[in-house]
Amino acid sequence: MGTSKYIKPTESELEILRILWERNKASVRDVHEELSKTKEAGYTTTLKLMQIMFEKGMVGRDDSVKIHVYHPVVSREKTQKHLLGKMITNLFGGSPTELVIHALGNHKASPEELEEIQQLLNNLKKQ
Amino acid sequence: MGTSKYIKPTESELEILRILWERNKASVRDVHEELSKTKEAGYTTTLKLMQIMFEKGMVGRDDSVKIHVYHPVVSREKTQKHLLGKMITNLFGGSPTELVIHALGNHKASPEELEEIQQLLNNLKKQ
DNA sequence: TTTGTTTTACGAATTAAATCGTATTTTGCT
DNA sequence: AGCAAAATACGATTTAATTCGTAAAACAAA
Repeated sequence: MGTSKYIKPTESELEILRILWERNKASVRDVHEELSKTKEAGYTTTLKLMQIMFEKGMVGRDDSVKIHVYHPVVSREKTQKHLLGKMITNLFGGSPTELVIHALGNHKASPEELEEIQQLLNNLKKQ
Repeated sequence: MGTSKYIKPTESELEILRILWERNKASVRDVHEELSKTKEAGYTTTLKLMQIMFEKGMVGRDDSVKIHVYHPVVSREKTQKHLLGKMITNLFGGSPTELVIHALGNHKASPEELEEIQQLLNNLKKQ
């Protein structure tokens, strides 16, 4: 069996995880303020969501301190891999290449990033 | 306003759309049999899902014939673009490059595919 | 046409996500 | 200590997704 139980974050949970992955730790207020930039929602809604994520084991928290500080438990990498796989299957006919092409085509990358991808490509070609 | 109303397929709907995109048209039975390969679900469940998708305008259908034949209405490209964008934002810290790297790293691509990506990369570099 | 099979229609139940109001607790300040 | 502000807990509601049973309709074959 896998080491961590299998967890499929919902859309809202993913938005919260995004912030936690970025900051490593954050209070409900932190998260809520960040979320509010792009989304309308009450404070207690965010709170409740994070509490549920805690119950699910998706995030951890330190409540020894006054204000609870949350941190991600589910790994960004695993989540990325899982969702990417699903996306490739359902949206890109099973072809990772198609996904890559769309990603590169639709979103502009800087010269540095292009170079980074070139490096990776070179490595893959060698094998 | 956008030409098509904005539509966010659910997980299950995406699985059905995948099949319709692949085949262009299919009956409920066709879809159901394909789904059954990877998933446990009753026939009427698939039927109901497709009926709901029809009501949402996500798929169309020809019911002039005995057995209803469904076809996709929402565009694969638009859906790809939309979900890809969300994924980049929430899972890859806003960096399409990171997504590309993960996609290439985790799923092996054939030499032909690598070449295809190389072509694209060359084009992007020129600009 | 009768009978059995396949398909569609419909309604209902179940499950889960998301939102929020209100109450309680904790904290910070004077 | 006493009060106001901020944070948490909790419960309830709303909304939507999913599932499936059952009935009606369409069809195929004898």
